[in-house]
Amino acid sequence: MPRPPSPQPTEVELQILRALWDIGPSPVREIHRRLNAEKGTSYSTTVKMLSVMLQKGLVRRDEDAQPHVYRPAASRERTSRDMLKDLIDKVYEGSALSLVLQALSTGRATRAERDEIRRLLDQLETRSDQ
Amino acid sequence: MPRPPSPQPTEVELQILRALWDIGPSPVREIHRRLNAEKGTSYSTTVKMLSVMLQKGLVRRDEDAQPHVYRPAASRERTSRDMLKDLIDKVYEGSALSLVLQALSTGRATRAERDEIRRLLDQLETRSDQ
DNA sequence: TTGCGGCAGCGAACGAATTCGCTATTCTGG
DNA sequence: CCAGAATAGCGAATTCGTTCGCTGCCGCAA
Repeated sequence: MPRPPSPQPTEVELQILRALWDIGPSPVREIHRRLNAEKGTSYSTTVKMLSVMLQKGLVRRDEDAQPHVYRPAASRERTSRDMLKDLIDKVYEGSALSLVLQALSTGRATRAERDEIRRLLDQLETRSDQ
Repeated sequence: MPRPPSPQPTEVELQILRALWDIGPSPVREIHRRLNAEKGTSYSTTVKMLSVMLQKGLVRRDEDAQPHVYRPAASRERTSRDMLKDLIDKVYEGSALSLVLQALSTGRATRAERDEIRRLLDQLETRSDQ
């Protein structure tokens, strides 16, 4: 029995997505520059990974441009949300609460960050609610 | 060039850890019962996975007991914290803030949950601080 | 035109993850 | 004590993720 392909972006795929999120839509050459700086892989590898990701729908590309320009199919926020949900399902089986508490418990949140979280909580409060 | 083995538990490994976290230290037979119910894999597979996990240090076992009793090497909380950190590093490159905000933004937190988060924030405030 | 250099793509190769069949060892009830 | 069942383990097979070499194309400078 085989192993199902992961619905979530893999390690290297995320490295590439991160590059695209940071520097915006780019040709392979640019993406490769980052990837190669981080881990020294070859140009061929970058091209291949992008073709795999294109296939999976993780990136789009403009073929009219010369050279082709790639861009992420989903935003960083959207992706992190999906991956977070996946993580929660895998470790707990549902509630985000436990995990948020865990995240905060690491204690690395600064005063300013905590304030921002409070602000968001209040905002959620006044908007909809039950 | 090869791919480095993941430091984080893999898919199936997490399924097994979840079983152990839920039902507590157990012999293979018990763990297999859950795993098989979830995805129908064979007893051999469960044994094999456990031996791999033992090797990796993800579980411990009491060989005096007959049959051997397995238990998680790390708590669910510890594990989720590690995986969360890993996720944050991969998607953003550092701050937990963005991800917590994302988690909350999904809007699925209930009133009670939000209150609990506030409580934790206050607690962090009064304890140490900068 | 020809040759050099960048761009695109394909398929092979290799480790990691997962699965299971088969064998050996240990219990158990009768 | 012995047969059958449960337990433990190993190694092969398969798929996924990742890497790269090699081939073919296109455009431009000499």
